[in-house]
Amino acid sequence: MDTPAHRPYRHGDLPNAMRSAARAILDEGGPDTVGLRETARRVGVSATAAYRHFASKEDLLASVATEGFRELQGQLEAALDEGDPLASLGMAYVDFADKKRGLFRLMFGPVLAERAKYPQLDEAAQAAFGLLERAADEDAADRRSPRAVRGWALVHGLASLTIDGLIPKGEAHALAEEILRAKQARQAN
Amino acid sequence: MDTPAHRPYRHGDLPNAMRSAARAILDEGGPDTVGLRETARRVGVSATAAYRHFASKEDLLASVATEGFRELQGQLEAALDEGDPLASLGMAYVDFADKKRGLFRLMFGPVLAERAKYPQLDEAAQAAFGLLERAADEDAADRRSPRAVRGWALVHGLASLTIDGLIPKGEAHALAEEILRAKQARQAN
DNA sequence: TGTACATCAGTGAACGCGCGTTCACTGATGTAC
DNA sequence: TGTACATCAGTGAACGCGCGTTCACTGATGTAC
Repeated sequence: MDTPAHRPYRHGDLPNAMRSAARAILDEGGPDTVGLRETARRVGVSATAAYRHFASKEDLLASVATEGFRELQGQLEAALDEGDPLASLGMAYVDFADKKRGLFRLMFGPVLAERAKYPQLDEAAQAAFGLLERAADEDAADRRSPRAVRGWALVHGLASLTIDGLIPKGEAHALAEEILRAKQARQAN
Repeated sequence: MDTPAHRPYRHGDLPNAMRSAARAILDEGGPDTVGLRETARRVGVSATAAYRHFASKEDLLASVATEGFRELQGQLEAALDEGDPLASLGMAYVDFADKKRGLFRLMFGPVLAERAKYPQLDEAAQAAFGLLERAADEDAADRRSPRAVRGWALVHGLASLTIDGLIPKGEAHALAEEILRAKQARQAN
């Protein structure tokens, strides 16, 4: 980022630099290819420097995932301003997954299965999920109602099929849009 | 399986024993925890014995995934006999994912992204997908039609949310059933 | 039925590798007086 | 403004580990005559 030519003793913002490098690896090879050593190597710092800022590799990953959920929430909120909730939100969700595959896999995959261990992560995740569920079922007092889950499942399924390459790359976006708009039209009846 | 007390020199069916052990690991820790050495260890065979039957670790995983797709296809076909296609098939899909999480992740995840490298795997996968797509859109000459993909996405999303723990364990099955039945009812109108 | 030999499924030692983490350390920065 | 000192963010060496794979081998099985 802003590394001077003659690198200073102190990095300045190593935590963010680590997260950013980890995300690059994440998108290249997926959650299980992210290593603490490799991440540090990319930042240009010794492998052990990370331990000044993260308790462990898992801690680093949790902080990356937290960042991811906050970004997802931001993009969902931005999409909400655009009118029809589920379709807009669904597209934002699918786009997020598509553009940040590795991050998406980390956020939803088994690597950080025990989210409860990281309160900030859990909180960020709940906030993003809440948005989605409310949009999928606006009058749902019960957030686990079938209607809410159905909308989320459809959107999550589109995202997953997209990043797993089961919908041909070129068609994924258009197809998702068509499906989400059609759903909206049908619901309007 | 049928290992005699004084183990014979030849195992008898090492390929299947390896696949079976790999699947056990798969369901315990996910695709990235499966190791050739650990798999061999569980079978009770030296690490290198595997190379008589599999060209590489990836080759072993591909053969496990192939087996998985054939089983999925079998269960989908069995479900087809039960009446309403999408709902029955969808439940079979969700159940498969739920009961064989690790296997499901291997089959759909990024580990074996280049399926084309393994013709049998590709063939088994296409066969299973074809079933699903035809059920999701019975009159779809174009298998990528929005209706077909929508049904698949819904089902795949339910499966993914279930195995990722985003739908509480106890509720997942009932919720999926409710959603899929409701969809059917709506479509009948 | 017996023997010679090719085949084949195993073995154990060894390779180089990258990993997460601990340790004792160094040297820059910030603070108190 | 200068000095003494605590704090803090780095460093590099080292740990033990499990991995995938190669290698030369051994010994049982199957086959030809």
